[in-house]
Amino acid sequence: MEAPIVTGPRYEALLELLRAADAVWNASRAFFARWELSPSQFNVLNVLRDQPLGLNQTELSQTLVMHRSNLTGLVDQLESRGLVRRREAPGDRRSWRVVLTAEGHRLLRAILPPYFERIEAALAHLSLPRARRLATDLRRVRKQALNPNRPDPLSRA
Amino acid sequence: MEAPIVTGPRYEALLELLRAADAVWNASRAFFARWELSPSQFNVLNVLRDQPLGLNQTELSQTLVMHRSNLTGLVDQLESRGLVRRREAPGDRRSWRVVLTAEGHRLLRAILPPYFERIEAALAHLSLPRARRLATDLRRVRKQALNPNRPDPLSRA
DNA sequence: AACAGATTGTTGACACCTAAACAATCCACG
DNA sequence: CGTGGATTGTTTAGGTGTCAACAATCTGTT
Repeated sequence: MEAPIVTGPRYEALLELLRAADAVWNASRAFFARWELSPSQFNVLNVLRDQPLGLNQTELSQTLVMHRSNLTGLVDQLESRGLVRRREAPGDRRSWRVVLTAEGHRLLRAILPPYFERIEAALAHLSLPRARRLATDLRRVRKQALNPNRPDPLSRA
Repeated sequence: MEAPIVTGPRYEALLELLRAADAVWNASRAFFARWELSPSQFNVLNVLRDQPLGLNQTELSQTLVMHRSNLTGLVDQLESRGLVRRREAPGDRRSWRVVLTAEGHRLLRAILPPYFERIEAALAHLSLPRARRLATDLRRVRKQALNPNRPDPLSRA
């Protein structure tokens, strides 16, 4: 009784994927705490880095893959610290253009070098070709996860 | 001005890791919605599956890698649906032994086949050896993420 | 010009996780 | 015994995400 349930390497890989992402996310939370930033706050700053004209909050939410409503609070927090500013959007009175302030740029310049250094160190054990293959595999997993379209040929016709 | 910032394959892999995990998590949320279960609720049931004596909430929190305080609500929800029961723990009046009810077992038996089928389908494009390598790489990434101790032997002696 | 429908940012309700504090209970050591 | 220090589950507050609904605004069509 209690069928043993065979799991297999693919299931194993999926579990490891979730565990690894969780660990990485927590590590990054600890890393950014030094500057009293959450990972999401950092991501906002990082996305704005090479956007001299800024982005509106909907554009931000799309590149960060999160809901619009999230950006309200996120930008509020960063703005109250003077790292970011809401400018009026020329020609559209509904939206703002969110831009980095000089101080935001300064903070980002301080964070980025140790940030990339830390990432390189954490993945140092992966050769570059292997890192490339890892990225490729993960990209495929993501696309498949998003598309349950496959009418799964297994579901007995 | 604005140093170009070289990212590299390892950084790319890290980003894909986070994105893929997010996609998988969301897909699983959509998947379990059919039975009005959250992924976390499912995980509780799944962990209890092969535990005839049940687990207490601290043990559950350790295997699920989440805080104790979370289990209170999670078990409350499952118990109110009759999927799980809190039994008195023999010899320890502080804790409960959380066990699956017959109905919990029935629900799990209904969920597991399509669950594993779905996972296999989502990762079907990965050959088994490749899935194994993916799991290995992810395991290493997780361990490195948790241990920033390594003074990384590469950092120019 | 004017109206219908889309889009923007905000709000409020909810879910889920963390962390600190608490009472009840266990355990080890004198 | 009995007493001090751990452990268990709960509560509370806080962070971060989702989603639905809303007013303000834009856009396209007539």
